[in-house]
Amino acid sequence: MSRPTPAPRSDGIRRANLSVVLRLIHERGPRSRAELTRETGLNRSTVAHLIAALSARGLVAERDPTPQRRVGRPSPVVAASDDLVALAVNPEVDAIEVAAVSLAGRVRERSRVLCPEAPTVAEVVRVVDSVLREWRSGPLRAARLAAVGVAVPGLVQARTGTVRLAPHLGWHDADLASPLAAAIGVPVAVDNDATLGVLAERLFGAAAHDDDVIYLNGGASGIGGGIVLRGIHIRGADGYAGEWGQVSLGGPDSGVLEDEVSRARLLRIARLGPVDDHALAAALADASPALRAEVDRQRSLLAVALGNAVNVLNPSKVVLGGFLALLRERGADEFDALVRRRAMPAPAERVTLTSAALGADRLLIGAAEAAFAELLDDPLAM
Amino acid sequence: MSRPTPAPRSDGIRRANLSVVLRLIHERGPRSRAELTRETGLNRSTVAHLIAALSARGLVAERDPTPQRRVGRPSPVVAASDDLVALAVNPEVDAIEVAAVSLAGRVRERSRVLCPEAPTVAEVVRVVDSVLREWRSGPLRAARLAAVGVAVPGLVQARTGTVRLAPHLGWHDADLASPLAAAIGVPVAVDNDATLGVLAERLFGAAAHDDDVIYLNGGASGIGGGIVLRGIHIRGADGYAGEWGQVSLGGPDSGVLEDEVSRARLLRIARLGPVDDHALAAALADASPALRAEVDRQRSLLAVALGNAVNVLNPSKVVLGGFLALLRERGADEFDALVRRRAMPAPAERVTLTSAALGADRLLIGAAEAAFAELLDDPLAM
DNA sequence: ATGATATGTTGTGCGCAACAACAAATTTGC
DNA sequence: GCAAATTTGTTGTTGCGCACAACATATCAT
Repeated sequence: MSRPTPAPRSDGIRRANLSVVLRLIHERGPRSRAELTRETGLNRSTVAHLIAALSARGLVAERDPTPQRRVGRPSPVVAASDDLVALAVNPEVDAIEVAAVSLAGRVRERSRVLCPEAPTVAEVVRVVDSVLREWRSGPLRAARLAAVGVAVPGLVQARTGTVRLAPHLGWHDADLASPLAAAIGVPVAVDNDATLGVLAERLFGAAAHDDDVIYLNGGASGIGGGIVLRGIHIRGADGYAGEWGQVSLGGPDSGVLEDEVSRARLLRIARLGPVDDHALAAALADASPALRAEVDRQRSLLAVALGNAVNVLNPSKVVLGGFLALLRERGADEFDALVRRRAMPAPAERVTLTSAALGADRLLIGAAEAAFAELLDDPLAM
Repeated sequence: MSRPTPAPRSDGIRRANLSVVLRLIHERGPRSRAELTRETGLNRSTVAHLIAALSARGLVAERDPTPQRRVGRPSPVVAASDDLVALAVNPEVDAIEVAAVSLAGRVRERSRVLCPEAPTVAEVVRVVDSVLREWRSGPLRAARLAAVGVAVPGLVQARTGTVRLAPHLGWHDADLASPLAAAIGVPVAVDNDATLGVLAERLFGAAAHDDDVIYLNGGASGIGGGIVLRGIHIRGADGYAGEWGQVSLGGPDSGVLEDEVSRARLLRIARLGPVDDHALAAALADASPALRAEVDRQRSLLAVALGNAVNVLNPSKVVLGGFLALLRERGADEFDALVRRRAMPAPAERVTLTSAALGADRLLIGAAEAAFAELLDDPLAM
C-alpha cells in the first residue's frame, strides 16, 4: 500500500538537522564543531544552535579542543553522550544476553543469564527487568535509559514488535514489544537478529558506510541475513526480508540453501560436538578429505546463491558472518572469484566480498542501534 | 561508498513541497486544490502559492471546477501540463520507437522507424533528431521539450547514461547520453528497458502505488526486471540491479533462469515462428501434451525463482510481464499457490501476484517517466 | 432569498537558517 | 615577545516559507 505523500514543514527542518548532526556524531564518532559545519554544509551559527539544543537534552557532551597544530581558534569536540544508554537484549535457546550500550557506542555493562530451557516471553521480560534494576542501583545509577532493542532469532514483524515465528525459542505469534515496554517503561524495538547484524556491520564493521550491502550470517540454526540498499535498511512489506537461508537452488524438488550449506553438516562430518566457531575454524584448517570435499561443496553452493544475489541486487559489498565467513576463508580469493564467475561481469566487477568484522558484540550493537533509531530520527522527542 | 549527509535548508522545503504537489498531480491525475490541501496536509494558502509557482512555469494548468453536487465553493481542478513533453526512445533490433509523452501522461505522438539492421548509437541520435524536427514543425509546435528518456534492452549504467552491454543491438560500453544530449539540447536519461517497465507499472499499472514490488518481464531476448522497495526504485550500486534472468536455479552446473524459462523454447515446441505474445497465448490455450508439459516445467521453475525472491525481499506485489504473464495465466490461481508454497508462510501470505496491466506503451511511459524524474524532483530547475 | 458550508485570498506572525560583524584563541613571522 | 594572520565562536539582523486568522466568494439546502 502506498503511504500518503508527506509534505515537509518548516518546523520539521530543525528536527531533521538535529537528526543529521546527532547521527554524524553517533555514527562517525566525536568531531569538532568546525568539522560538523563542513560536513553538514550548515552555517556556523546554525550548528552552534543545534549543538546547544542537543547538549541541553543531554544527548551530546562537549570536550575541550584537542591540540591540532593548526592556525586559528581551536574548535571544541562534541561527542555522543555516554550517559544515555539503550538496553540490548538477545534471547537464545540456552541463555538471555543483556547489555547496556551507550549512545557513544560503548558497551557499558553486559550480563548473560543462563536458562535451563528455551525462555518464554515472560521470562525474557522478568530477566531484563531484574538485570536493569541491579544496574540502576549500581553502575548505571547516573545513566538515563532511552529504549530497549531486542534481537530475536526468528521471523519478526518489526513494525508491531511481534515475533512471527522463532522455532528455536518455541515462540509463535508472540507479542514481545508490548509486555517489555510495559515492564520497563521505555519504547521497545524488536527485529530479526541477522537483520540487526547488518545494521551493526554497516555502521561500525565490514560494510562501514557502504550504501548497497548484502549480509549473510551462518549460525547453528541456519542462515539469515539482511539487506541495505541506497543506504536504507530493506525490511520488505512486513519486515521479513533477508531470509537467504530459504533460497532454493536445486530446482523444484531440492532443499533450500540452509539445508545444504549447514554448520551441522560440517560438524557431523568433522565428528565434532556443538563447538564454537573458533573450534570449527581449527577443524577446517586441518580437514580430512571428506570434510574438505564437503567444504568445497558448500562453498560452491554458497557461491551460486551469492552470484544470484549480486545479479539481482548489484551490491557494492557482500558481508559473510558466522561459519559462512569460515567457509570463505578457506581460500578467500578463490571463493570470491567463484562468486564473480557465477555473476554477470558488470555487477561482478563492482562487488567486494568480506567477512564480518564485528565479533560477539555485533548483535548487541545492532539491537542498541535499533533502540536508538527513534531518538536519532527525532532528537527532540527525547 | 557513502554519500555526505545532506542537511536540509529552509529554502529546500519549498522545492520539496513543489515536488510533492507536482508528483501528486502527475502520478495520481488531475485533482482540485482542495484535495491537494487534504492530501499534503499543507495550508490552503501554501498550496495556492505552490500552484501559482508551478503554473507560472507552465508545469500545470488550472481548469474550471467540475460540478460536485456538494455544498461550498467549488475548487478549481489543477492538471499536469499537456504541453510539456518528454521524448521516449526505445531502440530495438529492427526498429527505433520514438514517442512524445506529455507530463499529463498522454502519448501525444509516436513513430516507429524501421531499421534494416541493428541501429548504432549514431543512428539512434540521427533518427531521434529528425523525428523531433518533424514534430516540432507540426503537431508539437506549441509544446516544450523537457528531456529525453531511453529504454535500452541491455545492461545500463544509469548514472552515467552509458550502455554497458546490449547484445542484441551489438552495443558495448557505448556512451548514449552524451551524444544524444548534445544533439537535442536537453538532459537525457538512459536505463534498462525492464527497469523502466516496473516504473510504469508502479505508476499507472498493476502495481499502482505498491511500495514493495518485484517485476519480471519475459521477452524474446530473455528475462529482465526491476525492483521497487520502500517506494523507491532499486538500481543497485551501478544501476545493474534486476537481472532476474541470470539467476541460477539448478545448482553449480546448470543453466540460468532465462535458459530454462524461455520464450524460444515454447515457440520451438509449438513449432511456431517468431510470433507476438497474442499468437503465443493462442497456441498455449490449445496446447499439445508436449507443449503443455514444457509449460508446466517452466511454470514450476519460475515459481521457484519467485518463491526465492519473496523470501529474500518480502514484496507486497509480484508483477509478471510478457510471456511470463502468459505462463502464469495458464491457471493463475494454481500458479500463485505454487509460488506461495515455495516461499515461507509469513511473506507468502502477504504477497499478491498479478500480470502486467500496461500494454505496448509501457516502455515509452517508463522512459518518459525517467526523463521527467529530474523535473519532478526539482520543479524550479525548469 | 437566506443561511450553512466549503474554498480562495490577503495580511500577519513565527520559526529557522543565512549572513555579517565582532570577539576570542591559536599559530606564524619578524 | 609582539603583531599579523587565520580560524572559529557569538551575537544581532535579515529573509524565506509555512501557519493562521479574517474576510471574500461560490455553491447547496430550505
